[in-house]
Amino acid sequence: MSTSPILDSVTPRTQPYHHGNLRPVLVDTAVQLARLTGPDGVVLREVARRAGVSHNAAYRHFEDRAALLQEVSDRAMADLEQAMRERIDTVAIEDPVTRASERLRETGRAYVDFAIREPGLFAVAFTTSAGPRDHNSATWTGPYGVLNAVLDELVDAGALTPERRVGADVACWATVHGYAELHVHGPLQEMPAALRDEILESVLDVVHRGLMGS
Amino acid sequence: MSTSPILDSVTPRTQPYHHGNLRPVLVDTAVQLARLTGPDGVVLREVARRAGVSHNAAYRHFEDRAALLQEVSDRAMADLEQAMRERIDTVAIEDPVTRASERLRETGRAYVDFAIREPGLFAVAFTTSAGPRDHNSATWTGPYGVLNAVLDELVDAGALTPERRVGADVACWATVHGYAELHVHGPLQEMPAALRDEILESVLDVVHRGLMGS
DNA sequence: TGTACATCAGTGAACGCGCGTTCACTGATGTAC
DNA sequence: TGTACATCAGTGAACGCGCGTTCACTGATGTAC
Repeated sequence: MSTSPILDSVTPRTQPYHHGNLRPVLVDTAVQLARLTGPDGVVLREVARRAGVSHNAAYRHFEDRAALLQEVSDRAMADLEQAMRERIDTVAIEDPVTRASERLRETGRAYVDFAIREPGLFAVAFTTSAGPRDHNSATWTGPYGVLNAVLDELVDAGALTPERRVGADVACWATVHGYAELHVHGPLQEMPAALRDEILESVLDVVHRGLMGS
Repeated sequence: MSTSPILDSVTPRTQPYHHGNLRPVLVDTAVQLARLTGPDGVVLREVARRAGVSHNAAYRHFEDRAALLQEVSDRAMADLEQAMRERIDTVAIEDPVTRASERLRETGRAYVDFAIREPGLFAVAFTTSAGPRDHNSATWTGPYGVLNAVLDELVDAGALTPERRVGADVACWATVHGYAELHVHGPLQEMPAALRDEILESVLDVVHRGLMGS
């Protein structure tokens, strides 16, 4: 924004030389690109192009492409976690057992819905992830932490025995992750949404009985 | 193989001009490459290089790269199916219910083991797959067909009710597929093999109770 | 308040790489007569 | 049995593309005095 257009050169610069806010803009741009294309589409030159900046400006803010992609992955994970938290917070049931059970189901629904709504982000989240950092479930963060917290609620409510609690997190995670993968990138892509949601419910039934049934 | 080396030019041709068997050799080479690198590594020029042939010779046998990759994918699916069939054939139990239950477990173990043993082929199998062609379970082929057949055995044995049979295929498939993905490409890559196998058993327990339990 | 100077955050040009695909061509093979 | 010729299955060269990264440079900003 020049204050004296008359003194400008032939092609006036519409943007100041220093962007001033480039780093977060690059991350946002990369996230938008990831939504459209998945991990392979997060290409430094395209991100710079869309941010209206020269193709190597990103190197002032990120070590390399992998570093930028890692930030996108972190954001995707955070988005997934937030989607899950919002959904389990909608459960308004008093009875502790039914409440915890329904919150577990919402966890699964939110996971699958996110994958289908944001396939690009879902893919990025799992291409560069480092996995749970330690083995103490109390400190787990992210989607996996949410799942573990809900499973702990089921134990506290007396619906899930401590013995069954072991491995329950992986069982739940694997089921919804596989269901999402088969529909997002896999052979069930063609399945109509209504049928997909219906079968998801029966799959969640299987998990519920498997964890809490006899 | 020249019969008259003396008359050969300076650099004698060790291979005849016509390969005579190039197509299957290209597929084999591409499969080997896929084992090492996954789908992205199946690169026409590299396949040709390894087959000892000029980089565009493949166009006499395949429409384009996608066509070659599709053949690799078909092979990978066939390998997975064979691995599953071999494993379920090892079950030597008389009692129909126990037998069918154990055959279902072997199906899952074989699926996960294959993914971990052949991560490249596993990935290729699911990047270019078209999915089940129709909705008649009797005609399904491939890994999905094997799974459905075993589930039908459970129904025939009276262990699985027809109502529970609906959606059971997707529930089983999603669980083992997700378990495999989390370990092969996902955040559980670091888990030791022994623990991975142990938790798989508890995950299979959950599925078993979920399908057959009360 | 003014000024020299270090530092920061941009720039355009270039390097090196590898890919899929197409082109005109050629050596080898099979077939009709 | 021999020969002309069509066809098949290879070849090397080239096109066009896009990428990540590095280089030397420059405009803008902040700071010490």
